[in-house]
Amino acid sequence: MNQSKRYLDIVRDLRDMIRQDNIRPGDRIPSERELAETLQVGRSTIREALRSLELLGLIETRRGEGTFLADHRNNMLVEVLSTFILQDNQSQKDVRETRQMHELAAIQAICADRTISQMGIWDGFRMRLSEEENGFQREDFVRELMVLSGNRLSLKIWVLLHKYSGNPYNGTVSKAEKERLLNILAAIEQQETDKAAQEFKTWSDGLLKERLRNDS
Amino acid sequence: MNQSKRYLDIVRDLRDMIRQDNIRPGDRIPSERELAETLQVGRSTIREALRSLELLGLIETRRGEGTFLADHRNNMLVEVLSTFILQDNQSQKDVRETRQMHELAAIQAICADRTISQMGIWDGFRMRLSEEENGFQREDFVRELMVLSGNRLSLKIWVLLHKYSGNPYNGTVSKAEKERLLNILAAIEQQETDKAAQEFKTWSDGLLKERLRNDS
DNA sequence: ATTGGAAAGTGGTCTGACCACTCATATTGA
DNA sequence: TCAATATGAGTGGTCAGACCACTTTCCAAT
Repeated sequence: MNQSKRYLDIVRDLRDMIRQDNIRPGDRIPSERELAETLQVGRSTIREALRSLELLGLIETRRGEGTFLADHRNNMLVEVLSTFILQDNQSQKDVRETRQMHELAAIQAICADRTISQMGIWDGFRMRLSEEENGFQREDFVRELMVLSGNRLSLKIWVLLHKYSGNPYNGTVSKAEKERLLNILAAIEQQETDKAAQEFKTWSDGLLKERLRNDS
Repeated sequence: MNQSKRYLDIVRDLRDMIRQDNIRPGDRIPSERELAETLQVGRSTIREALRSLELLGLIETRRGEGTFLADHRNNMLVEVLSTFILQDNQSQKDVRETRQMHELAAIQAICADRTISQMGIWDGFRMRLSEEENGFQREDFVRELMVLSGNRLSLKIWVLLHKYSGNPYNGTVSKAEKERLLNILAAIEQQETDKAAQEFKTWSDGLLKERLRNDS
């Protein structure tokens, strides 16, 4: 009963096709007319799917050349979300504050739970922070903390807020940042709640300031 | 020379139109044919812009009815709640903890804001706490704090969580309780953040214990 | 061998035509 | 009179075909 939303099927087909043919970022994908032919749909439907993926920053189109898998993380999404959905500044501020509220509460919950500190997961955490070949994603760091807090509702709310707050943790941690994150982990491990929360907040706020500077 | 990507202009036009006409989440936006007419572009171009925004979750289309601005705040909350109102104990615990997290964060936000303390609203607060003929509702006390925090998103989340956490603040404040609440207010007024949060938590946890005792 | 331009291929856009669905209204039947 | 039904207008969903603007390729004239 695939009633409406054929273009969503196309999005799915494209994803599968990209996976199956091992199309890598920067590579060209079949032309619109070709896709319409093989998928047995109209070209306009193909285009609706492609336009959606383009606004998401997943593909890149060049007139006269073709359509390509995006190689850079395009932050068009960020711009659209921040200027469209969250219409006024107060809403954006509310989302940011509420998200951070959940993050700080997670840290406090982790610190308050003795059993977590004993489980030796911090060593693994540190190891991945150091060894990750492609660089450690900031987002992964925070999400892991949210998971460790054990509050699944808070985690779900966080995921949604994070999605709507313009990728505040986009990017990988630099060398200097790594030191700060290790400090935060150490504070958590030692159950120094206030210090951990304070340092996390400083780090998080710093990222925000940087992002706001870049946007303006 | 933005020759290509007309649909991106449409996205921008739509944003401006929504702002200018003050279209609120859940409201209907003009039909595709109407937009094509007023913006002087083909309907397919309009559709490419709309499909993009739909994949982003910004709008919602219903065949035969029209296109609507997505109520993103409610949607995400509804999603969270619907997947979460499974009645196991862990969920209940998560709801309680998350709700209290928002309450404590509100108190901290109020304490951090000097302008609130100066506005003399605390006297009015105290007065109503003393004079209310039918007794002061606990729920009103907490809600007022949430409102004063100024974070509307947090307030919305709190209202829903409160509804789903078994009316923890049901009932009116007793004489003894009134003293405790006055203490909390005083601490907030003096911007003694930690003390205010601590006393509030004690009061809130006490109510919960009492309720759990009554239920079993 | 170099260069100029045509040809082919691609994305960008518009038009007009259906279809499927919703809703308000008019019509019909009891 | 009132309820059930039929209708028509309006809307999103999809398709086919036609151009346009642009890039790349390749072949022919120099």
